[in-house]
Formats: sequence, C-alpha cells, structure tokens
Amino acid sequence: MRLSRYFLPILKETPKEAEIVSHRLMLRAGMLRQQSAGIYAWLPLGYRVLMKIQRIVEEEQNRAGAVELLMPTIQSADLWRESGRYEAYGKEMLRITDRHERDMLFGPTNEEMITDIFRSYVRSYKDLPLNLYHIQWKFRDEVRPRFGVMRGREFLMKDAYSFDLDQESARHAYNRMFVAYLRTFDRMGLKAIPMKADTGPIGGDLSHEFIILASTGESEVFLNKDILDLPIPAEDTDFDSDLSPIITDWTTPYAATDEMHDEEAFAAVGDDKQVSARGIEVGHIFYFGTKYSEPMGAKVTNSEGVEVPVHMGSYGVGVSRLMAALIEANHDDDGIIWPMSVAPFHVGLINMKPGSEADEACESLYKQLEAAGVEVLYDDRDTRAGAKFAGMDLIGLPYQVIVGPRGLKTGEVEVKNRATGEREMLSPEAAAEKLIAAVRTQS
RNA sequence: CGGGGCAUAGCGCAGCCUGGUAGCGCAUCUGGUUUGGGACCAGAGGGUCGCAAGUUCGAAUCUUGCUGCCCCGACCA
Repeated sequence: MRLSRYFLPILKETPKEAEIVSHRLMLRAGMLRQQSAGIYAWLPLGYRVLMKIQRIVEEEQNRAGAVELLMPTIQSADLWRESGRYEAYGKEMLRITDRHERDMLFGPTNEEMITDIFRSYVRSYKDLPLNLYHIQWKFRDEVRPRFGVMRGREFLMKDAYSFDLDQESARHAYNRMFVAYLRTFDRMGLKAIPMKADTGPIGGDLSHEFIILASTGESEVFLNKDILDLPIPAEDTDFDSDLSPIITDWTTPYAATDEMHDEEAFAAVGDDKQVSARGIEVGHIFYFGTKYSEPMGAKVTNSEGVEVPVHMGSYGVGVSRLMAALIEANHDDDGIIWPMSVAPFHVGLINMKPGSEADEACESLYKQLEAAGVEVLYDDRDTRAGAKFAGMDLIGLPYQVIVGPRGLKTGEVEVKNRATGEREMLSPEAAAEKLIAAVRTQS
C-alpha cells in the first residue's frame, strides 16, 4: 500500500478524552474514531489489525473442531422470553421496536439464538458433539463505557457454543476450548493466564477467565509465577484425545482474580513465587449444563431412545478488546510495537527523498516484498524525514526500511527493528531476504 | 445509578467573572527558503460560540431548560 493513496489520519496531539495508553495510541495512529459514547468507527489501519486478530481466532477455533456460522445482530424478543432472560437482562440490553411494534433487541450475546438453531435441526445423539461459533458485533448498554474499545458498548466478540450428550463429554468440549484459547492468545504474542472464575448459580469448577497482565487492567489478580512458564500446546495437538493433563497443568498453579481470591491458598504459594498484578479479561469459558436447553427444549434422543436436554457451554473472546490489550502489552514512548502476527502491515518502507534515485530502489523493493507476500506500507509522500520516522514509529510496524540517497551511495538501505531499535545497513537484496524470512517465521 | 466537570475553526485551548467588531497554537491551502528524527518566513481560507427559550438597545459572555461528551465510584467480553 502506498501511503500517498491510503487513509491514515495520524494525530500529532493527543485527544483529551483518552485516558489509557492503548486508547491514546489508537486515536493518534489513525486506527479508531469515536462516533458516540462507547461506539467506534474502525479506520483502515485499525480495521486491518481487527481482521488479523479475527483470523487467528478463527483458525484456532476451527483447529479445535468448532464450526463457524454467522447470526444476526438484531434478535427477536420472543426467544429471550422463552429463556426468561428478556426481563432478567435489565438495562444493559438495547431494546428496539420495529415498525410493526414488534419487540426486538440488539444482541448482547447469542445463547438463545444458537439454542433455537440447534433445536430446529438436531434430533439425535449421533450428531453430537457439536460446537458452533460466530464472530459478530454485540451491544451492551454499559452504564459507563470507557477506555476506548476496552469497554465499549458495541464490541466484536467471538462466541462459541458447545452441545453434548452429558456432562462428561461437555467437559471435553470445554477442554478443547481451553486449549484453543491458550494457543490463540499465544499466537498474538500475549501471555494469557486462565483463572478460575465464578460459575454463578450452576456451580462446579467449569469456568475460567483468560487474563492478560497489564498495569491498566480492570481487575486485580493473584498468581503463582510458575504458570508464566508453562508450555503452550502445540499446533498438532490432537483435540480428540484426552486433553485433561494439559488442563491440569494449567489449573494447578494458583491463579485467581480478586473475586475468587483465597488468601490462604495464595500464602501457601510462597513469597518467592507470589505475583499480584492487574489484568485484562480477554476470554471467558463456561459450562452451564442445561440452563438454556431445558427451558428452550433443545433435546436429542439418546442411545436408549430417551429424549434428553443437551449439555451446553459458551466460550467468548473479546476480539475488539484484544486490540486494546495488545497495545497495552506492546508499546513504548514512541508508539505501538505490533507483534508480527497482528501487525497491520509487516514492513514500513520509507522513501527519504521522493524524486531522487531512492524512488527506483523503493519501487523495486516494494514490488519484490509484495510479491513474496510481505505486506508493505510504502511511505512515498514528499514530506520531511522526521515526520516519516515519527509516524512510522507511532503506528508500530515490526520493521522499517529506510531508503535514501545517503545509503544508496554505498548501495545500502537501512533496516530497523521497531521492537529492539536495532538497525543495520544491508544491500536491498539482503534486506528483502531478511524481511521475507522474518515475516515467514514470525507470523 | 450516585458524585464532579466540559461543550468556542479539523485538533488543543483563551475569551465568560465585569455583555459592545470572535482570538491564539497546531493542522490545511499558496509562494519562497529548507530537507536523515514531527523546519523557517510571508500570505490566505476556515466559526449558526452544542440546541432552545428568556433578560437586554446589544448575549460566546447573564438566567432557565434540554442534548451530547468526559472523569471518579458501584456493575460487566
């Protein structure tokens, strides 16, 4: 992409409403624009990152055996009356009346709708297990939206729903999502820690929040630092095998949010291993048994010919919130530092002097990299060098290539690693090779 | 939902107390000089002062109502 033809409205000054660093940087880097309290337009650069996060989530969901579909944002109130949640959900639910005076709502979540879809088609235990998910905009009319997309009213969420014959197989479905989540966040370069969460009226121990450590996090967390070094399940993990050993490894070291915190158990961890910090919740998995299947009649016939309600679980990832969490975890004074896997572009190519011999060198490098699948943002604008450097650092692409008459005198271009600040002078060929290799290994 | 605050050019702000020609910095446009880490000089364009009503000869400024937004606290992907 040529910057001269792109839409990247970078702000030099920080908008006053932005309190936390991720919100500030998203606004400054031209990724986001607020349209209303807690409601945002995703500008081109922000949208690219959002789609990259979404793709990773999809790949890992698919790998774990979940099947993607897409449900609407607007739902009929009737379904929610069936589950009893239309009255129970309260003011967080945005209620809408259509021209025929029908009660509609902007979905805050989709348990009712997915249960309706399931019960309309599935009759036999032979069709289980089943896990259906979608990635769709949700709306929750928060009392106080804040921190940009960290707590917006409209947000993009992945929500998966599992259907199983009994609690035992539902636990396996749960474990699959647990492993998928470990992999998903790891692929974005995030350390997400599963923590036991409140299960509400259902009880049991099958609910975990996945929390990323960040000083701006909304909740206080306590953990045994051993959990930070646990290995992430590999890409070739067999999701049909017994995953419980992995779950055991990850749930044994102490890790809890403040509402589940147990001082005594935490003390037993030992002073040298205790970590108390703040965290951002980016995922939440939940087993809720027959809470929806029973009232809504989602039943299958089992091997004995008896109709039984299915056991369900739901599994959420805050896709838009992840973008904020990623920036909270990856930035410095100059701006964002994207991990390769979610970077809006892999490389920023800076033409130091348009109209000079740098043009030709840039063009050929640009074409070569793009042809090799490297996503390049080519700054071909005729502006001052300082503005280009500052802008490139701000938007945080993993690598910058600086091409100008000075380096070309010796036939070289400069390659800068945004994260480490490391720079090296290379021939254009060597630079291209290095960048192509870096993109292949890191994304 | 309780408490606090803000609304004036695209962005950041001053002006309001004490009513009288709407201003500053950045950004934008034009010309020139510059050009490897957010340049300089000169000039130009851009405003129903959030909306509505009231007081007044006269309202950005005073009064009332409304709307929007932000911050702190209790609640949530």
